[in-house]
Amino acid sequence: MLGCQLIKKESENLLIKGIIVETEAYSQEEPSCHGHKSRTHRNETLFAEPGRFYVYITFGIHYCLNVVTGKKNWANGVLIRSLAIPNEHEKSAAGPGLLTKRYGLNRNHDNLEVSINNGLWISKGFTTKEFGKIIQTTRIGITKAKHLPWRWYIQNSRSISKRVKGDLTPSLNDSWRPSLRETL
DNA sequence: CACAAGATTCCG
DNA sequence: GGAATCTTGTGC
Repeated sequence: MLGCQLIKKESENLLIKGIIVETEAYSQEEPSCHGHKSRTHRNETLFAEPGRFYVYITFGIHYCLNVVTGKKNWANGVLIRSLAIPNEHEKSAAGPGLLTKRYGLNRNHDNLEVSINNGLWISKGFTTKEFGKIIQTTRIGITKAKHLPWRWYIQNSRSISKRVKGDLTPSLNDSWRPSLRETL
């Protein structure tokens, strides 16, 4: 998903478009995943078929956006941690709680299918080569399974919002599709 | 039932 | 470093 765009249709004339520059993966077999221990009202969407948004509240205050990537009944998700929005301040969506605030996302968007028909989708449009190297590290802000190197981000992504000139015009035929994780 | 902890952010 | 504030897990 790195280098792809998260797009939300705000109105007939307004799209919010940001380039995904930081992600983390979570999976049921490791203890930092919400679906590791139990299946509850909060995390139910993580167990749905892949290709839906999973939105949850963290610390009672902030919303975090994930894309469900595992097969049905197996909790796998990718947390979108940071976006670069062209022509906006570099910090406008630089954090999982900040990007949902910028996009106006909340629990009403939980369980929504990733689709242009729902006004919230992911489109290709850039290759990461245009931006920089992809760096892989351990995940941030967790206390369990800290050793797993399941965080990826685009190096020097802070400057992308300035480097990308003009409007992002994604092709509707070029939408991102989740790939089913068959193993585990 | 009473806590504690959490995939965060902001302020000092 | 601490607070804000909701959901879930644990323990008595």
